[in-house]
Amino acid sequence: MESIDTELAAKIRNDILVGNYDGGERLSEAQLCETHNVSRTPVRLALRLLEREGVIRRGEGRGYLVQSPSVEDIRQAVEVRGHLESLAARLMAQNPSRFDHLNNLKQAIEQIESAISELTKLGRLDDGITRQAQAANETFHSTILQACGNDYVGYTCEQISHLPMLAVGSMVFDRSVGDTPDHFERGMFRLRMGNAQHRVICDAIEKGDPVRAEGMMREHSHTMVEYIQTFEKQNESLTVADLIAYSTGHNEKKLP
Amino acid sequence: MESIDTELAAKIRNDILVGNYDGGERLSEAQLCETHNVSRTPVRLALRLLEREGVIRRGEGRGYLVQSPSVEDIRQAVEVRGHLESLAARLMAQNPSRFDHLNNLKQAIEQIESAISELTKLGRLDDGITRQAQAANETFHSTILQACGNDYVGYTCEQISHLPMLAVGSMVFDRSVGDTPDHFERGMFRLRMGNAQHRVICDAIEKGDPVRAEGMMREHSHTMVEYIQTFEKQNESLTVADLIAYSTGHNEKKLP
DNA sequence: ACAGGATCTTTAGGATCCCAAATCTGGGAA
DNA sequence: TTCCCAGATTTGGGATCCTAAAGATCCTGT
Repeated sequence: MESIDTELAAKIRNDILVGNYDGGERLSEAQLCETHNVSRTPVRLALRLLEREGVIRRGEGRGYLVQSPSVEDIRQAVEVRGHLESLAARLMAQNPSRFDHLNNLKQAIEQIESAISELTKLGRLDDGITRQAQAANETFHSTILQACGNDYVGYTCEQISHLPMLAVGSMVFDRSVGDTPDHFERGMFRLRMGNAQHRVICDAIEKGDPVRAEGMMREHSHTMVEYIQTFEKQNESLTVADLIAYSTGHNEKKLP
Repeated sequence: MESIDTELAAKIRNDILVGNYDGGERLSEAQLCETHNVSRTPVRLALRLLEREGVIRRGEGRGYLVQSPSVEDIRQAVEVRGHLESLAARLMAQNPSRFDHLNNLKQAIEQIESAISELTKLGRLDDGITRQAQAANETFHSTILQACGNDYVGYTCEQISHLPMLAVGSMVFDRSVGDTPDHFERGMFRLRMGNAQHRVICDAIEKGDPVRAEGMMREHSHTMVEYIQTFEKQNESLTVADLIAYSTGHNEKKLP
């Protein structure tokens, strides 16, 4: 467990993302002290943290203004992360020591494959299995970030990973309209397609083809952008809170 | 002027980058209070900031460990920033509202051009003129980051811009071996080459050719990586402090 | 003499206090 | 009635104090 300020920052961040504050609302240190029953010191530390994360901004004179990200913001951030991951894929394909990590990639692919099989047998989304698939997906993506040989790619990804859908390896399952067979089929297709892309990426990395690895990763990352756009078309008034509900990622533990 | 903690963070960061601390050295809050004559509160805020920047890391039990970036780290970070800028160039070339900012790009190119002329006439590096060129260069690059339509590209760039040579638009002049005519010529060639690339990028953006814009920007950014590698070959024991001395950027004001 | 534990010291986190600056409010003058 | 200035109040930054925990040290028992 981290110190209070970190979890405090998580709480406030969550409140902001979920939409408990109106955009542009001013929040004062004293108020936050009261509502969270802590002293001002951790509050100030948390505010500095959140300021650097960009979810709050300093007002002109005094006070902080909440800067709730919009769905468009999330889409943009996903675009950036995807671009960084494509760099990672290229670098890993050029990295002589890439073979040390190939097994991780292959294992992750197989785990996702078996999860797909189970889900297909089951005929519906099961929370445990989707979680397994998500964990394997995270392994796949974070392995590439780690094994690319450039620590700043991963570091830079982390800088925006506090936003919903931006934890590395987070996946999206469309739970918006319940478990109709149609939606299930579409979700399964996405999973199979995504894992097929994983295979191509892994193959390109193994063969040392940086261009193919980067291109495929770019395409792979782009699917997340497309999901968001699909959601936006389905649901005119899509909120960030909705995106949080659709996404599965290791940052979801912060979101009750 | 920001509050004390921000400049304190800048001071400590500078101390670390310049090499006043040994890598892995433990630094305590109390000690920093003494050396900088401030209370513990701003020190703690500064430490949190630096922790998030990655120049210090939390130790196991207590204390922070300085995590001085190596020259290789800088090279990696430059690589990441270049990749992000290439995304920005692509996005700007696709952005319908790009024409609003084209003039800024063209003006910056012309300013650099005239700076090159003056330097050529002068026959040596002049600090004022190089500064003008640097300012125009910064305008060029930050315009693209702003006009690309994706705020997170610029935001993410800023997250690593505290490192030397990583301020957006920072340029490098090789001042390592004095003002020999040979070095001057090489520097001028780099400037002309860089500005020629600027023209291509600007043209590609204007014509709406995202592939060309991205590719050229990638090449343009790569020159910085090459500079670093050149320096490394010239100077076996190249330090981060050396890189700071070579680079010109708007973050240099922090470095006395 | 060595090992283990108790105690002492150092250090970081949290709370509280003080101060300066900024905003708000009310009164007075034009 | 409106504008402006001065005092009151809010609010954020910095300093200081207290506490808990992690190391370090020393003492004691075997």
